[in-house]
Amino acid sequence: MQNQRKTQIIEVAQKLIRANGYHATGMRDVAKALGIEAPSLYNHIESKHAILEETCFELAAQFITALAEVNDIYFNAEEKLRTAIYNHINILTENLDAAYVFIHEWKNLTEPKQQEFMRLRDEYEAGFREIISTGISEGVFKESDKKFAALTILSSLNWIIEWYKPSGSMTPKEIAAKLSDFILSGLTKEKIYN
Amino acid sequence: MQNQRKTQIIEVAQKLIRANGYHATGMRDVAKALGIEAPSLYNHIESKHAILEETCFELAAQFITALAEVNDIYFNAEEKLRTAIYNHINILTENLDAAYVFIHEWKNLTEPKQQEFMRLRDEYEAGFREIISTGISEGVFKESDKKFAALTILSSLNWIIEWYKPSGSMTPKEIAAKLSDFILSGLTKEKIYN
DNA sequence: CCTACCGATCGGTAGG
DNA sequence: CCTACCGATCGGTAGG
Repeated sequence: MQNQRKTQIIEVAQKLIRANGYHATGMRDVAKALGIEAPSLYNHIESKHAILEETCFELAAQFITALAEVNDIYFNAEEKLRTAIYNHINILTENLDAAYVFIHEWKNLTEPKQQEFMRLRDEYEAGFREIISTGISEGVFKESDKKFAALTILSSLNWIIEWYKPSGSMTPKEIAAKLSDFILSGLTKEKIYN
Repeated sequence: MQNQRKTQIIEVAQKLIRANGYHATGMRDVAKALGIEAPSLYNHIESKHAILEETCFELAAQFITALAEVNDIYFNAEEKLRTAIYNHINILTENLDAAYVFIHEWKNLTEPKQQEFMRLRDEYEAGFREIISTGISEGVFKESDKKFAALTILSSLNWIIEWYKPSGSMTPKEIAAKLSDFILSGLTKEKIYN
């Protein structure tokens, strides 16, 4: 199956892009890592740019699907947020290389695609804002700027790929629990319990 | 003074790098934005790479200096953290283009310099960990993984450059206050006050 | 999957 | 500050 080779090429490319950046990664580097010559890559992929597009949109789809499931299954805002955070971290840690491309290299998408990508990204962020809204009307979350809170949550989630190591001591589940607690209850101790 | 031209070149380069990335920004682009020819740039700067180095280290110095001042002036952990957050946001928003380079393009530094940069970055993070430690021993902050908390705080701070617009409705001071509250007290409402 | 090779563009130098 | 130009490298094609 040619398709397996294609997958292999894309995965190697993602890994190199994460290590060195999109522009700094040449097709000759990708080929070398696979033990073939650069022109041979083009029997399986259309272009370097197509790898970028596929990676960005594949991950966007995963994020959006996961969030839709959360909204289907849970009703309680805190459960929704905890599960959404867990899912997000799971997708990131299962696809570290692709996630790097998704987060940092989407700017290299060209114009019809970049607009489309930004729309999907905003749709996902809107899902988080929606959960926060639900929590506020349930009286569980503080009144706060939804957009601001959603951005702050996603930023602390996305930063994970900068320091997460599969060989490290924390599992994605533990990271999710810790980060959820941090986000949900904050750094300060309740003075009441002192 | 030649030095003014140099500053001008670096600022234009930072702006273009933020918009398009380090590798995607050519010296010809920088020259064009200044209305001169590319070779003329080299009368004022040594190389493209030197711009990257100067930008990264200049900002690192600003961050570290600001944090040292906080530790000199304040004793209380909450005040320290609030001020450190405010200073960090101030440096980011006053140097948006340079901050982008500092945060995203330091990976393009080459080897002796990259190590040195990472050391400075870690020194700065250690300062935040130290403040959190102080807060824990003061009984103001919850017992929590210091490294994890520091990373999460810095990630939500650094994400600001992705969405901050000087023309937007929030001033850096307001962002700092809001983010400090968010970090210090968390999203969930104290059920006790319900 | 390869060899041979392309047009374009890159950072940078020589020399004025 | 310019013109002229360099060696290297890029993504990708032709043809097998």
